[in-house]
Amino acid sequence: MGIRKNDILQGTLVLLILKSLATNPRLHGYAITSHVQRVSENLLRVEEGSLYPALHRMEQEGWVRADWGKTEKNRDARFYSLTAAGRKQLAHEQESWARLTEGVARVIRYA
Amino acid sequence: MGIRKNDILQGTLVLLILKSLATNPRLHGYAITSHVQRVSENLLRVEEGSLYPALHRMEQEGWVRADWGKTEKNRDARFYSLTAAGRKQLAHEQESWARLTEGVARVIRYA
DNA sequence: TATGCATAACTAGCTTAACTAACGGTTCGA
DNA sequence: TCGAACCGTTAGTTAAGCTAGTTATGCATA
Repeated sequence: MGIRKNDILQGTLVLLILKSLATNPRLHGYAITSHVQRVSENLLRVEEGSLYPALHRMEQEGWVRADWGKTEKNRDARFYSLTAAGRKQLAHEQESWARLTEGVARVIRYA
Repeated sequence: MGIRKNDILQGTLVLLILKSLATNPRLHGYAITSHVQRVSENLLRVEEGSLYPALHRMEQEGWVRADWGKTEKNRDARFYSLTAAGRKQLAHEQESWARLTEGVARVIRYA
């Protein structure tokens, strides 16, 4: 119930992925996980069982594009990049996120 | 997908209710709705179909206590108040919320 | 040579919160 | 007396994220 520790709130995951790809074009899934974890300084952790389904959904939606390639460790990996639609979506999600957090902040601040 | 407009993110609702009851002891459901909407300055809107089930769950969890009474408009209404467990839960949820938003903020800020 | 670890991707099945879209009843003012 | 605001309830749906696996390969090292 409520906010569970180590739970990424519904909706947040997509935002994090889009933003990661806006910052680093062409990341593979595994790299997205570590990027989010590193940049958030361990506050956030993306589970693989959440990540890959999300990436597939986002590809369906046309927000990301995928192609196979080699990592610098010489492994096969699917690299994702943002599409124009993805960039637009990122803007929307960022705005929604700002509105939500501002709303919650007001309720919390209100003495 | 992602953050839908007018969706209260999963987990946020409980936090909002707990906080509303911490600020205003003894609110009825309808009043919680209007309180959140007013205090958030219309950024947030709590749907009744979400609110009442949430209140029932929270009562089951022992976070709130309910009793029937009369409103100042002379209507029957179920008044909710925080329990000790509810206050403790509020502290947890507020901390989780802070951790999540800080994590997301770092990912977003990261250039 | 084998053995193990880190890397990389994927999925079935479950849980659960929040929503939609109703419905029922009451009080009060126009 | 009629409608609007007030107050509560619920069945059924959706969908996102999690758990707990599986598969596979490159590389280091014992």
